[in-house]
Amino acid sequence: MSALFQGISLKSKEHLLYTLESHSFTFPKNTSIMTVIKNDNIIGFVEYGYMQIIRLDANGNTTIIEELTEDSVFGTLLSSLNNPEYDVIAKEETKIVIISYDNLIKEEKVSSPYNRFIKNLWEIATNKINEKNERIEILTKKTIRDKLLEYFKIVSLKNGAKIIYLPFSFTDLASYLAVDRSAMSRELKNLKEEGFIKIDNKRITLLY
Amino acid sequence: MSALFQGISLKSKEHLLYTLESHSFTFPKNTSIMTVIKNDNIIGFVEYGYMQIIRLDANGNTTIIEELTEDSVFGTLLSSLNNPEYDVIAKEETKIVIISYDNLIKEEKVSSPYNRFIKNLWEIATNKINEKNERIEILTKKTIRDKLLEYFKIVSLKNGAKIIYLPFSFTDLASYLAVDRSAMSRELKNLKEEGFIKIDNKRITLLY
DNA sequence: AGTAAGATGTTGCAATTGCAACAAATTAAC
DNA sequence: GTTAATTTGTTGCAATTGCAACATCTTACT
Repeated sequence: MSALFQGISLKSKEHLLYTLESHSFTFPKNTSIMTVIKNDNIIGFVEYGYMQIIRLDANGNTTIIEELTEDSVFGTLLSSLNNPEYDVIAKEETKIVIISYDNLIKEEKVSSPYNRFIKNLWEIATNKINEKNERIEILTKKTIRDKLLEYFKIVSLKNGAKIIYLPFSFTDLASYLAVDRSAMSRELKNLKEEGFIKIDNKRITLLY
Repeated sequence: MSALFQGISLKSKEHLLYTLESHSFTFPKNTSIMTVIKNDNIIGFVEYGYMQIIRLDANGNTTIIEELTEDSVFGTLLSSLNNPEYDVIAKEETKIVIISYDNLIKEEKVSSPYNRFIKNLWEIATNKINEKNERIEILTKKTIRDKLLEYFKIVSLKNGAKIIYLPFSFTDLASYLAVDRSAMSRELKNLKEEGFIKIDNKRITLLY
């Protein structure tokens, strides 16, 4: 039994999936399931089969981000599936069930303060996961330069602007990127000299 | 208003905090709040003030893991506060409210399948956060050796054994640690030659 | 205002790492 | 069972990084 349905009877499960307007899909081996989950906030689980969340980088290399087996739970918020570099591939015939997030949190279902509270907790948790995913995305870059650029990219995308205001000191940034402060300082200097960025105090302007 | 109480009236909030048997505590500047949250699964939020979650490493260096300001939500599951290296310090006078996790998920409150489902989602999300925290803990180590040792430590603690069975290939391990595979291979050889580990196929024995 | 504490900039140097390239071993596919 | 594909082991070398040490600048505290 999936962790998703712990303590829920089979009958209740079926009724729940019905009221939440879930849909199930079966995918043949080596097909992408993105067609079904794109542009939609969803929670899904694997009824049977095996899938991989992979990242396709610019060089054409694929990295396995996550493996999903029977009863695995996945979703836009849980796995950063809104990242355009990611794809989800059924590596063998796989049946999944999808629940739209909007259906899950419809107001009539979360009318009691307790429900609402738990729903809020869920959202706080998924936000945390996103933060962690972002940091992991940065930390897995090989060089200090690439870590900096990834950090700039994420913050810039979030704010929709090429100007970034550092929310903490450069010392803290080095700690966040898990690199030596002086080495980071050196690399920032290189980026400045090569014309990629401009720094005034805590305001960083991206020139690319 | 905290994200925790979005869509909940002040009156309902107070009633909720009462039924969940919440407790509030006020800490003076520069005191640790661990006395209140140790050995207990909790969810808390900051009513006013400012706290830091810090890590004290063996060398006595402190790293800021997270900053908590007014309305910030924290907790054992959200922030890995069960890690003995972590401490939470009120950097100014801070008032917090603590809810015991056990009270939150008491069976009578999650009796409906829908509630139970959302509660399950919450647990899945917090498990993910733990996984991500573990990986971040590994990725922030400076050298390949330290990354390997941290990985071994985490897996070994989880299984309560000095013998680790790699759940994937060494190629995948290098990818998980975000290091070059050949460089990792070199470091594993060093660890073997220095008598720290023994490797037979995918079984790694820790000799320390 | 004056002092202490902390943040930032800089640099030489040694250690670690990524990269490339290849052989050997293992696993998967037909 | 043979062949192809993938994984693993190895090594030289160049590039990147951490470390240490110090000067300068900024901020916080009284």
